[in-house]
Amino acid sequence: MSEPLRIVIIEDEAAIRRFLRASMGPDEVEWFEAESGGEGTRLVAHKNPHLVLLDLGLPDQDGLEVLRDLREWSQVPVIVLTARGKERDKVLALDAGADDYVTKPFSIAELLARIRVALRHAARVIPNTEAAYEASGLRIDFEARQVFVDGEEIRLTPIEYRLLSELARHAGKVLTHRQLLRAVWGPAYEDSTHTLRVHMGAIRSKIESDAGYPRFIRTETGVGYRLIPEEL
Amino acid sequence: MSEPLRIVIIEDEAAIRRFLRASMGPDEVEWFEAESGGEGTRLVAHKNPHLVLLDLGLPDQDGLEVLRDLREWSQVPVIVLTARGKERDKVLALDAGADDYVTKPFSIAELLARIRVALRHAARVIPNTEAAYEASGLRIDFEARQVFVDGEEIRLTPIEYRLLSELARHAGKVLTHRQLLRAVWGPAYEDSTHTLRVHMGAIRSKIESDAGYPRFIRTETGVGYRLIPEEL
DNA sequence: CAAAGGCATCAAGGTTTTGTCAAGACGCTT
DNA sequence: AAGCGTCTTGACAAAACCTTGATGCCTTTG
Repeated sequence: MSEPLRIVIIEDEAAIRRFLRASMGPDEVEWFEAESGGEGTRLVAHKNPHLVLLDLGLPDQDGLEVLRDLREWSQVPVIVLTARGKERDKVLALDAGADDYVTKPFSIAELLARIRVALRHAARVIPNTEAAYEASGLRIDFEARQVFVDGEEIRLTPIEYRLLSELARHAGKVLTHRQLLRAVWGPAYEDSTHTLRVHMGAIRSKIESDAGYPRFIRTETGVGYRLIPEEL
Repeated sequence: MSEPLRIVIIEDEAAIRRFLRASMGPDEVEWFEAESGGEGTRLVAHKNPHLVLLDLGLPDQDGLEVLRDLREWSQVPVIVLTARGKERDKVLALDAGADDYVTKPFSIAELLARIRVALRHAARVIPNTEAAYEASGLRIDFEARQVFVDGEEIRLTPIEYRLLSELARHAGKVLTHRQLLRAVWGPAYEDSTHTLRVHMGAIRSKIESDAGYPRFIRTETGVGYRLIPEEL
């Protein structure tokens, strides 16, 4: 894996954040820290991390709610990390979609082992963590965040890039409007199909030469969009 | 899920086996019990369970070895269940391929929640719905929402696709007009048989080459339609 | 043999979905 | 404050889609 591991930690105590950060070298892991639930959700949406560490006791929002919010649109592995050791809390968190539950004070070696387990699972779920996508003249370098058509670089806005990436990560499959909106804008924007269309149009005007016969993005009327995987 | 859950428990203390057995009704779960590592491995191979509960302190073999043996050939979720609470043991077990680690004495509710998590993971790895239908030149890829005849892609409108899918999911069986209308349009449209016919015609014009001799969709006069399952 | 019912096909019309353009809002930088 | 790039929103045009009616074929029935 050449790509560095991205971990979002949602935890209000700076001491614990520092502790974790120190436990894993910054060479291997890229950390993103949030002190509140709202900020955390935004970070996850924006950074597309491999793992989330979530404290249950947050200032603005209960950790459980953050978890449920996340699970509306993201499959990212979440390890709950908390002082609440009661059975009821554990069961609630696990059933809300947490992948593991570690009680403070925890041993760092155990936490690391559990992180490895979570990543192992995720690797099975999302086998498509390629560093780049390429098909019939379209090339997307996910690491460099660059897009090329027939070798020429195309400049995309943030939303355009994420939309195209989302399509590329599921190349060949139809993604519904709803799925795309959830993935790029978040679950609150599920119904903004008009905005989606406009952005789709913008991407097309940049990467397609003949609007009548699309090379890359095909619209599936009444359903969504699909990236055409290979030349016919 | 119609199939009952199969769980193998590898544990030498009969009391704990009985406790677990009692905690989950025998209606939902089919239990297979082993008192030694060797027996346990054999049971897993033979019963193909959905989950394994593994005690580390076994008479014949260390539980860790059992786990490593298992992981040579099986991806089945394994939850380690043991009195050894030391950090080192946890890390070793998790890195050896365990999916979770629960220390005795454990709360039954927490164990059940962790079992649900493990099964959730497994379910994502092996989705139980068929991903595709294929018979005599007709191929429907439900995941990608694509239809092929003799390798060539056929483009269908939303209604056409749903109609054909409905037939494919009951391949070989006659679906009445009423059933098809209910499934595709909803119960309020049960009597729009004329519309149904027109759409059937549209599908046929796309996938059948000889209208006189249908390869795929057969009309059952007075009843409905049927997808021909295999070449005769 | 004629009539009736079930079915397939074609074309027209209306509806829904999609694409495009442009105006305005917002944030960031200069 | 002005300029730039970006995102959202609205209006309109274009395309795709669905329904409906007309017509003719075939089979069954009287």
